[in-house]
Amino acid sequence: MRTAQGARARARTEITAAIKDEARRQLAAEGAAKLSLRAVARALGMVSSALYRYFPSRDDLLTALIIDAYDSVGEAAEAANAAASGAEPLERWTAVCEAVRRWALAHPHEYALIYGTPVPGYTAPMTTVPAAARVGLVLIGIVRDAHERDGLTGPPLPAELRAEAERMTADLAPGLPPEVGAALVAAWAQLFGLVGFELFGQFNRVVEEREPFFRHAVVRLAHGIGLEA
Amino acid sequence: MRTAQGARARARTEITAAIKDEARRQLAAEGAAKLSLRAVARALGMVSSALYRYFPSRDDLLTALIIDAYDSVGEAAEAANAAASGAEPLERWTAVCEAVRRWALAHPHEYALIYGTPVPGYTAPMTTVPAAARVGLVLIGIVRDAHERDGLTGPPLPAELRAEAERMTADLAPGLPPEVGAALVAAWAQLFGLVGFELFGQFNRVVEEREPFFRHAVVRLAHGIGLEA
DNA sequence: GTCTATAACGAGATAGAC
DNA sequence: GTCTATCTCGTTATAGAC
Repeated sequence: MRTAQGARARARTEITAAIKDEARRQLAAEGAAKLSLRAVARALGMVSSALYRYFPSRDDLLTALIIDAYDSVGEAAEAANAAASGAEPLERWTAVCEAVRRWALAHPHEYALIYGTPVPGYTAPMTTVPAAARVGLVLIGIVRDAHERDGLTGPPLPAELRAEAERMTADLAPGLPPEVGAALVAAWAQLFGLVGFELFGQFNRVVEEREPFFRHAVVRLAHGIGLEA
Repeated sequence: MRTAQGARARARTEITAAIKDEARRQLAAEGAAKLSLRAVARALGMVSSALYRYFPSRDDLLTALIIDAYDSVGEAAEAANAAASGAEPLERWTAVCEAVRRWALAHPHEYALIYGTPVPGYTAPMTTVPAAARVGLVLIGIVRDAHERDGLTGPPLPAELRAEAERMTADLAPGLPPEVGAALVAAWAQLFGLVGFELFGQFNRVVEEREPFFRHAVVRLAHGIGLEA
């Protein structure tokens, strides 16, 4: 029983992985909009109906790929943070940002899947939320550590944003001053602006030395939150 | 002669516009990857081969849509800048950033076309460059005005970025200090990070009051370049 | 000269019968 | 699970209308 079940489960895991691998290949070749269960099945020598044993619909396959991508970049961010765990917060911040950028350059189509144009007709279910939050949580952790050590202040908030900044910060990063929380969320979005512009070609013929440019930019992002060397 | 030519030219302009309008409709419905000449022709009661009088290929139609989108957002930015021409640089900066955001929210699919995931199999020709540059040029103009009046300094450059910052600034915004030029390019990318995150759903359940949040973030972007109230 | 329509190509996806 | 008939697509050649 045990071995039989184990073997069955193992086979299922392997086939699921093979399906996702092939789907990722098609993602790269044709884009997420054209991802088709049939094409994946054909490439694997299966029949389309057989795929439904593993993914009940095309959207479920897409969701699995999205969660995998978020987990992959989140894991890269967490690993970079762990590798720099002894260092100053600013150093950890830049290490995490650079890990995100490196992951994006190494997995451009998966980056596009999660941070690029939404797939027409698809809306991500709530099950993607925990994976999607991982990079943000790493950044929050770094800033929280810095705050507990040095006491960050952050730039003064305009009156119109005060309540929202307090709500956001209580939700996402309780304990941080609302000025810091709002600045952190903005920096998070801006980080992906830098990555996306490089990846999607907006920096072509504009920025040549992308790595030092990026490093300097994210250091300044950190400064904007109050992280100092 | 004159009227005959005028009528012909007018008809051509009108049909060209109708083709692009229908193509934009399909862009919104299905995404750029699935834009099809035949479907556009069908919707217009034409035959696919007739479209080739107006656009020599599907990619040329896409290019026209891309240029139109860049021109549209560029025009919005220029108009906002002109409307605030008497105001302080910081105020002009935020007016332009808010105009870009408003344009993006009003034209999400065209935004996705130019700033989102690249269309698989399509590479934008050089003819898109002038239109693509317009928003950036508006921002450069504002910063240049501020520099000529107040003399901006910008944050110190790390040695590894010095040469690249000088090259970039000489190319894009001659006359500005390289510190300011590099900060400006980064702010340009970060601006679209904020817009893209809002538009593509990354701010869902994170940022509720987007307008004040955005305003505060772009003011801080301007501060990072040296623009003060 | 300027345009539209017909027909066809090769390639690929798809639906349904078997 | 396989096979086939029928769709889609971009693109071109050709013929004829204005």
